Amino acid sequence: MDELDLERFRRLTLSCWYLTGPTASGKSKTGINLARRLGAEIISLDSMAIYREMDVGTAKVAPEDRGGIPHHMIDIIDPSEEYSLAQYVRDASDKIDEIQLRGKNVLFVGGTPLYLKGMLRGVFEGPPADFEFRSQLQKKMAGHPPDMLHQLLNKVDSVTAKRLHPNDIRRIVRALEVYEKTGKPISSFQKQFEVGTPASQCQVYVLQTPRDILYARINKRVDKMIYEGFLDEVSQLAERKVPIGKTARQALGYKELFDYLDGKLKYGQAVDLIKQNTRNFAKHQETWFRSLSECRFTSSDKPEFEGIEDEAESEESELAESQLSDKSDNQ
RNA sequence: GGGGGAUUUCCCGAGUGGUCAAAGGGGGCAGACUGUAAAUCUGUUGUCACUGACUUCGGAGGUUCGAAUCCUCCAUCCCCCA
Repeated sequence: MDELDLERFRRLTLSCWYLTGPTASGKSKTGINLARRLGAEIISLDSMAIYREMDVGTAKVAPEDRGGIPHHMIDIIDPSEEYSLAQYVRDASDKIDEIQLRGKNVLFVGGTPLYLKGMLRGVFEGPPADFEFRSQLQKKMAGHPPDMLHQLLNKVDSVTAKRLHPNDIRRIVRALEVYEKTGKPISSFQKQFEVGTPASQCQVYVLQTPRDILYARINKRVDKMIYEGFLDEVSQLAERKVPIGKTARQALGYKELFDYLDGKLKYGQAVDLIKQNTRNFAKHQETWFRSLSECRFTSSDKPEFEGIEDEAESEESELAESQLSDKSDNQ
C-alpha cells in the first residue's frame, strides 16, 4: 500500500464505528443496540467467527438474535482453510464499500485486536505465509544454537533483528520469509503501522469491565458453552472428512476439547484450561487496547458513545441495559 | 494402641548447615505484537527508607559463628501394622 492508498484506506476505515473489548464484556448485544441507533450494519471483527461450523465456542450471535441487523464476515470460511490478517483487512474493506453504498453506517464489533489495528492503520502488501518455507527453516535450525535465526536475520535486516527478541521465532521466521520473497527487509515496508490516529478523530469504543468481574463472567460463560453443546460441536469438527486447518484448530476452547478427545486431557482439566486460557486471552486483549491511540474506553455496564444522540435515553438504551443485565444473569 | 512419612513463599513443587528471599512450573501483574493472532514471544512477582535492611520455609524452644535444612516437644495430614 503506498502513501496515497493508505490515506484513502484510512479515510474509509476511520469513517466506521468500532465496538470492541475483551471476551465476555458484552460486545455483541451492545453492538446490536448501537447498530440500531446508528442505522448501521455490523461487520464482525473476530478472527474465529469467520469460520463455519464453529458457533458455540466462538459465541456467535444466533441469526434470530441479531435484531434484524445484518452481520458480515461471519461464517465465510471453511474450518479447513487458513485465513489471515491481510485477507481480513481486504475482505472487510470490500464490505465497508458495499454497505456504505447502501447508505448505511458500518459498525465493527469484535475482539481481535490485531485485526482492529489492521483496519485502523492499514497493512502492507507482503508475501503470504509460506508454510513450506517455514518448516524448512525450522529443519535447518535443528541442532544449531537457538539464536541462529536471529543472527541470520540480523545480517539481512538488523532493524527488525534489534526489535525482536531472539526467542521470538515466529516473527523472526516471518521477517526472514519476507526478505526471502521480496529481497527487501520487512522493516522497509509500511512503517505507518506504528502511527496511530488520536481517539478524538475516531469512533473506536472499548468496553471495560473490572478484571475480577470479567474473570468471573468468563468462567460462567465457558460453563454455559459446555452446557450448550460445545463438546458436540468439537466432536463433529473432529469427525470431518476434511480436517480443520491449523488456524481454526488453535481457537480457544477448541484446542483444549480436541486434546480431551485425543485423550491428552481429562474432561475437567480441559474445561478448567479453557477458562484459564480465556482469562489470559482477555487480559491480552486489554493490553492491546491500551496500546492503540485510537481507543476510547467506556464502561460495559453503561456504555456511553459520544457523537450519537442518546435519543433521550429512549427505550432503545433501556433495552440495551436490560439485555446486558439479562446477560449477566443467565451467564 | 504401635511404626513410618509429610507440613516450603498465592498454588504445585525443588531445596538437607553458609553461595537461600529460597530452583522450576502454574497463577497474578505488566509489555511486545503488520499474512497462524482465540496464535506467539518477553519482563516481573515477600516488605521497605530497596547496590542495604527487615520479615518468611506448620508452632514453640534448643544446638551452632551461622538453620528451610540438625535436636526436643506440640499441632495437623497421610500410609502401614493392630
